Amino acid sequence: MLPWITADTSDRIKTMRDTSLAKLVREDLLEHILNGDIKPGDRISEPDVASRLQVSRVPVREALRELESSGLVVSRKHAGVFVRAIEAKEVQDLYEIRSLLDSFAGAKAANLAPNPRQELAQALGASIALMMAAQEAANLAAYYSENLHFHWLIVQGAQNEQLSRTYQEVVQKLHLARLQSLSHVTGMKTSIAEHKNITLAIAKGDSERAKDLLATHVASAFARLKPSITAEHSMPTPTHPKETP
Amino acid sequence: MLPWITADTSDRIKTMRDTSLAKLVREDLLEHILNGDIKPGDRISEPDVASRLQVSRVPVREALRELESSGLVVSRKHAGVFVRAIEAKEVQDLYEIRSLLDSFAGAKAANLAPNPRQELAQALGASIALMMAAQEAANLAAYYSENLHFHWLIVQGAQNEQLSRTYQEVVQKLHLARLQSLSHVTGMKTSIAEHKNITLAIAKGDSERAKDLLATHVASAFARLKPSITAEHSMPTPTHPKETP
DNA sequence: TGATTGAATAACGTATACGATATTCAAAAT
DNA sequence: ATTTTGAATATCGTATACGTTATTCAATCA
Repeated sequence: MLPWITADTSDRIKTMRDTSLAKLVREDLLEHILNGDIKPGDRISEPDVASRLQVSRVPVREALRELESSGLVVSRKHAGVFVRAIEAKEVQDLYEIRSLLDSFAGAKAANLAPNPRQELAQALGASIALMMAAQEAANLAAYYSENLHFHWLIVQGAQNEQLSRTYQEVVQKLHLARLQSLSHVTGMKTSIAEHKNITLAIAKGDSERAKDLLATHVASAFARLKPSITAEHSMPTPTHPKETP
Repeated sequence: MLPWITADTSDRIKTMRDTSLAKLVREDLLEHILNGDIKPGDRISEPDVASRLQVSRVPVREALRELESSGLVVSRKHAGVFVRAIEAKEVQDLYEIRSLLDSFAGAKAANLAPNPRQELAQALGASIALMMAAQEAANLAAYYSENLHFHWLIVQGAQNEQLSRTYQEVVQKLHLARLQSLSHVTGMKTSIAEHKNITLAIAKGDSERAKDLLATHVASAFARLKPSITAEHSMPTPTHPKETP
């Protein structure tokens, strides 16, 4: 690379090369869905999105197709694309998988070489500190977000790209389920204690213990959540177009 | 439903309702990719596919987008869409996940109620019989195919739709890897014995044993495969359009 | 009054057209 | 001879246009 090319310019060119309107639209929609701006059951109108983002319908369609294959939206021919309403059974299935993936990741992370393992443990400790701060401030959103981050650190620590991708898909769907069930974050104190133990097990390289702790940690998180899931308020089937602000 | 409507007509209408050219194109391409008609590294030309299937480029593009999000193809702007060449590290990662999912599914299947559990065990036995027949006939393709089926039965037995979807994605990518490494099916005899033990454990409802057997079964399958993976013949980067017959 | 039907409307599915970029290959310069 | 350069070509990205279908709602009929 020629030395007088700034890294910034290089980045912009690279961005130009492998970005596209379809990908930008996908990111935008994904953000709105995960943000809860568009709720499960809501319709996503192609023309609306297209006019809002000032693009044609084609990139919007491609973005929606990708979200559909991720399981975040469903489309009915000539009727529209709708944000998916996750069912109770599905939440249970997803939590089972999440528990499996989390515990597997934890075991692998605990088997890392001492150096990267300690780095990970330190990052996990910092994450726990943020969770505790969020708890003190009674900031549920911040706590929830940092909780996700904690587990994401472990998954990334497993150094398995496929695992990370799979995990992300599962977590996104669970996030969707959370949005529709108005579930509260409960048991923060217990949860923080569990996180500390998990971090300790990883730091010590005790993969078996890390695995078991994570499995039960996720399982009990689901157990706490379950009551609010089963008492699901049935969503009305959407029929009429809705504004997508 | 009105009684004089034939089931056939009802099916056709339902098909008409939720199929689309994009989905048909996706199925076609998926089949050609998994069949090996289009090999890893090969280019998939939108205009070619469109003219071959007598459709416009739009449904072809949507099909390719979905395959891309499944990780079966990669696209480079203004250059083309290419069947993915799975790297060695990726194969290892995928096998780790497959082992995890297989063992989890086996444990869940072994925990089924006696009735469906025995039905599953019977289906597994039938599958083993077919594998043995394929072995006798030295029909490697049939053996490989039935082997996939055996594990798929177990995964479906776990009654977890999300698990099935995840598993399918992993297996598809591994299939792609197999196509490019020209790996032979080895150790059929050992493999069949393992399958029998797995079936037995599920039939008896011994979930722990089923889990362990499956984990090691998949791990040793990878161990047999590994040598031919590491000695990977580097694929040339495709530059010129190729015919997609 | 309630149910049914039909047209109007709006949305999606698909086709076609145009512009931008990557690739290729031959010609020219060193 | 090797490298560089430039035009030609093919492909993808995007926009627009049209046909089909689902939905809606008012008018009609029992």
